[in-house]
Amino acid sequence: MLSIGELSKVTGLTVKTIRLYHDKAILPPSVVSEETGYRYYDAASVERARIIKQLRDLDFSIAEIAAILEAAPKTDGDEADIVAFLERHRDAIANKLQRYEHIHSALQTIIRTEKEAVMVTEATPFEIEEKTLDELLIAGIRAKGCYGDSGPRFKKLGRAVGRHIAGKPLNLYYDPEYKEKDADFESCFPIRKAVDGKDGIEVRKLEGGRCVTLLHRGPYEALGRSYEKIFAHIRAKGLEPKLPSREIYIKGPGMIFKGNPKKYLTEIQVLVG
Amino acid sequence: MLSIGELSKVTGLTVKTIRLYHDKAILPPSVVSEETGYRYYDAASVERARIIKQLRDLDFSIAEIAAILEAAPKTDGDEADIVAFLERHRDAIANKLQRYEHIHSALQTIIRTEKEAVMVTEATPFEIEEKTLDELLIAGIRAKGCYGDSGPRFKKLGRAVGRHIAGKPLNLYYDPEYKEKDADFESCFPIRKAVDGKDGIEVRKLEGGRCVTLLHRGPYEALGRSYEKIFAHIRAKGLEPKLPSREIYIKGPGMIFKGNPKKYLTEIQVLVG
DNA sequence: CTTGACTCTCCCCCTGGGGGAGACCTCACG
DNA sequence: CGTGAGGTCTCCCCCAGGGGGAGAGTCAAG
Repeated sequence: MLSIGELSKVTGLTVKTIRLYHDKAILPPSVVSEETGYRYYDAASVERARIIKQLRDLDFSIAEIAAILEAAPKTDGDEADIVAFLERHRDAIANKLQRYEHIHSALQTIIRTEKEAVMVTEATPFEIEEKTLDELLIAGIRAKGCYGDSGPRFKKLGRAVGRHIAGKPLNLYYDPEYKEKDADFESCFPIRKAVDGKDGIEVRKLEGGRCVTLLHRGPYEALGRSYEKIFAHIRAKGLEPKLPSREIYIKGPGMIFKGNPKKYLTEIQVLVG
Repeated sequence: MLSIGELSKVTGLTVKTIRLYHDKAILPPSVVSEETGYRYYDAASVERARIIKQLRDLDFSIAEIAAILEAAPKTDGDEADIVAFLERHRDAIANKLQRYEHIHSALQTIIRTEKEAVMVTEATPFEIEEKTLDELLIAGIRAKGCYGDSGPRFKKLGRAVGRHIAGKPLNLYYDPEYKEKDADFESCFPIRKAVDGKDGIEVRKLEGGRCVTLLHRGPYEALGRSYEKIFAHIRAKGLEPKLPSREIYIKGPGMIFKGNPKKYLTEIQVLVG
C-alpha cells in the first residue's frame, strides 16, 4: 500500500492532482483510513493512475476519462471498444489543431509584413527610380467603384486564393485620370500558381517591362502628389505611360491596428514604352 | 453613445464579456452614469472593442492584450512596435500546435491499429497458410536478451524512426530453439524509406520468399503451441525452415489499456526453402 | 517522547467567461 | 403622466484543472 506521496512519486502526478482525481471519482484510494482520513493505494491504483495520465496527456477531460474508465471493464479493457471515444476526441483535437494553424499563419503574415515594411523603408530612398518588372501571375477582381471598395475585394480574394498568395496586394488603375466614383480598377494578389478563377475572380499574367516607380510614404489622400511627380518625370524623359498603373500596398492599415497613416508605404509603378 | 447592449450588437461580444473587459480595465466605458451605473460607449470604444476581439481570436490572453494596448498609443498604434509581442505569441502558439499535432497522430495510430486488428480478425482464419512475402525495408535492433526486452527496443526505434514507420512491430528470432535467456533476436519496424542507422539501429532489406504463416490469437505465453503446429506442418510438407523466424505483433497491449491477452493477435512467419 | 516529514480539510486563486436573482432604469405608448 | 416591456445594474455561483497556503492531525525513526 502506498501513501499519497508515494503514489505521487511513482506516477509523476502531484499530490494535489491525485486528491482531485479522488474528488472526481476517477481514482479512488483502495483504502481510506476511518480515523485519520489518510488515503492508501494499491498496485491496481498505480495502473489506473498511469492510464489516467496517458489519457490526460492525450487531452481527454476528466469527465471523458470517467466515461472511458467506466466503459472499459465491461469489455476486458479492450481498446477496440473505446474507438468511438477516440474518434470523437480525435475530431475535436483536429478542430483545435486547425484553429491554431490558422492563428499561426495569421501571426506569421502580420510579422512578415511588418518586417518587410521595415526593410523596404531602410533599403529604398523615397525617390523616383526606373526598374524592369518581371511578368507576374495574379488573381484579380475588376469592377467600377470608388477606391474605398478595395477592402472587400481583397477580403474576397483572400478567402478564394488565400493559400497561394505570394506578395502584397495591389490595385491596377485603368482610368487615365483620377475619378472619385466609377473608377475602373482591379484589385489583385500575386499568386504562386495558377488556380481556377471563378466568382468574378480572374487569374492571368501581368506583363513585365520597363517601368518608372516611386515609393510613396504617407496617407493615401496624398498619393496625388506622388502621381504628379512620377508623370512629370515620365514626360521629362519623353516616355509614354501605359495603363493600367499599379499601386502596391506595402504597408497600410494592419490587421489589428489601423496604424499611423503617415507611415503607410505604397509603391506606385507605371510601365512606360 | 451606445449602451452596453448596443455595443454588444455592434461588436459581437456578449454583454457579459464587455462587462468583464471593463473589470479587467481593457475596455473602459467612455461614460459611466453616476446615479444609475449604466455604461456608455463612444466610437473609439467600438474600435478598441474590435481590436480586442481580433487579439482574442488570435488567442492572446486578456493580460497580454492589456500590455499590447498600453504599448500601442506610445507608438501611434503601429504594429511594427508590437512585433516582439507577436513573435513571442507566435512561438507559444507553435508549441500548442506541435502538442496537438502529436496528440492527433497518436490518436490516429491507436485508432488505425484497432481497426486493422478487427479487419485481420474478420478476414483470416486461424489456420496455417502459405504465402509469398515481398522484400521488406526495416530498421532493427539486434541483441541478446530475454523476450521481455522488446518493449524498450521498440520505444527506442519509435523515437529514432517514428516518422517513417510503415507497419506493425516485429521480432526476428535467430535461435533455432526456444531460449529463456540470452535469446538472439532483433526487434524491428518496417519503414517507408531508408534512413541512416545509428546508435545500434540497423537499416536493411529483409528478403522475401515462400513462407508458412499462422495467426496466433491469445497470450504470448501460448505462442509455443502455435510454433509446434507450424513446424509440424513444415516437416509434413518436407520443407526446410529458414532462420530467422518472424513474429508480427498485430495487436498486443495497447498504448492506453493493456487489453485482454486472450485477444492479442500475433502472426508467425517462417520462410521455407 | 520528540521531532520532522506527511497528510488531512478548507478556503482562495487563476482564465474567460456563462447563468441567474433581485433590483433598478429607460423609453415608447396610451 | 402612468405603465409596462425590455435593458441594465451588482452580486453570487458555476465550469476545468489544477496551484498555494493555513491550521490541525499523523506517522515513523531516533
